[in-house]
Amino acid sequence: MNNPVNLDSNQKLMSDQSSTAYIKGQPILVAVDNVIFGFDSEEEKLKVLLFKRKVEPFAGQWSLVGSFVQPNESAVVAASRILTEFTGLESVFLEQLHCYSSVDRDPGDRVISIAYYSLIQLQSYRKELVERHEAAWFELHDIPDLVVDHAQMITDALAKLQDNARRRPVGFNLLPPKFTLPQLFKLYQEIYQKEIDDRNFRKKILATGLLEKLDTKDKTTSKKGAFHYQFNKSKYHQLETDGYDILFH
Amino acid sequence: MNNPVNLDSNQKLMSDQSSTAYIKGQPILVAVDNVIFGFDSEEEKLKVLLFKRKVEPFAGQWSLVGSFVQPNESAVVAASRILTEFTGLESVFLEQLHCYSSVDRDPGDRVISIAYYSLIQLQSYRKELVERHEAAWFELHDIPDLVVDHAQMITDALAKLQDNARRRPVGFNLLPPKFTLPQLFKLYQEIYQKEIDDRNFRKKILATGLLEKLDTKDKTTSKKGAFHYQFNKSKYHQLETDGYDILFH
DNA sequence: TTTATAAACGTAAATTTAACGTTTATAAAT
DNA sequence: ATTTATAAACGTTAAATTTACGTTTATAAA
Repeated sequence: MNNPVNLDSNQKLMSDQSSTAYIKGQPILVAVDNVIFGFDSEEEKLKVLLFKRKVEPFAGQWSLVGSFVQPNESAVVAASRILTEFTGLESVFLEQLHCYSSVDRDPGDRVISIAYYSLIQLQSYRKELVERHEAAWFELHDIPDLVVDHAQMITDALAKLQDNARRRPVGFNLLPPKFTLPQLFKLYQEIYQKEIDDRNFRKKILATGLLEKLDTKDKTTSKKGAFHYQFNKSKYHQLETDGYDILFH
Repeated sequence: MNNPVNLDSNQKLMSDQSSTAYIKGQPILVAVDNVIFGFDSEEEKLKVLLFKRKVEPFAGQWSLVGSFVQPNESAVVAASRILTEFTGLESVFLEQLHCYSSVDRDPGDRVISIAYYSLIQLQSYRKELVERHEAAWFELHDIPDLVVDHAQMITDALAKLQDNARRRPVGFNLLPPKFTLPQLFKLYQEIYQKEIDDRNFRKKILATGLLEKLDTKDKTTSKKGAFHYQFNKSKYHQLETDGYDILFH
């Protein structure tokens, strides 16, 4: 865990055959931030998990959940660790977004941040962990002022999610194992932040072969009830790699 | 330029209201590596610039061009700096790819690398700089063994280039201001590493409205000669942001 | 029995794509 | 002068997909 860096050897200039002097790296602090998305089926809203920072700098301000990358872990492990810490969830959808490295993004030390985004099911995370961290879920249109470039990270994460959702079955990571087509439809409307034609959506999503209709119904939102669906695991794994290309209008 | 990090203040554990101890970041070395693509119109090959490392670790081995990120620069500036150092070119296409951060990717220090890729015109770089750095251009099917994860970076860069080229007019960054349709066609075949139907390609690329036909011809490859084209700057900028979606078959 | 409504299903015109065949311009060979 | 070879440029059509709608169904409550 303890891996001190020898500044003497790191900061000296090393000679090089090229015209410019070769300067060995100077230590920079490396953090990860995680844009954690969840879909609230009742409110039919896509939400992001934020928390109130307890340490300086920016103590008391809203922030994405993040952490410094430790010596014994890769960035993705750090992002996963922080996700587990806040939600209790492991091995959920987690993907690297972008590395933000402006010199002055943090007023104190030089810190770069590798942003990730993850998709979780709001039905199955441990709420006491969120409470303990004074974290809360915010819908996209209601994001408070955030520290440094975290607002940009959310914007970029949503763009990446939109891009991904048309190519791969990522959306399903936001829903419980059994879901209805209307639920899926509303989720995609939230992802794309626009109205989608429900009849064409149904056709396109069914044409992937991804969905298996069950014979039970969810009657919480209508008298008729909406059939439950689950996804076909093998088709899901096939399309995760092969991909498709659906534009939702 | 000199921005020493105070290890005492960085490595101490700081208390936190949460269950897990909050560990402030420990310095990690941050590098950039740049996958520089160029298109050789004569050989009709997409190539990558590599150089033989002169310093440890991995001295003498082939590597992508890279550098440590300096205290006074962001990652993109570092990637741009190294590009200029090796080619003399400034303000060319440069985009972040991915941040590679495996704990053991470098046998010595803990180093993470933010990979970028750039597209340049092989007609207009300064060849003496490439020579001075003992760098050389390699076609994709002829890449030598590379240090650490640089082969993976090239694979990922090509995938990203392929993805980008179907959505935005990035390919043009690899061609001189005046080019012919057969040149453009062969470039896209190289990008996608497959045969494309030339008649459909022509139709799709012309349908974007991006190309302006000139009345001069390039006769180096045929008796008939191929018309020169340039791109419509305003349409280019429009499509850079709006994008399109062309699948090349 | 009627009504209201979410859910589910259907259709046809317009557009796009894929997979081909054909013509043209020119230098070199005859 | 005419023919030949060939890259470049242009054209066509059937099939597939998309778009933009309208219609029917199941059910609880009135």
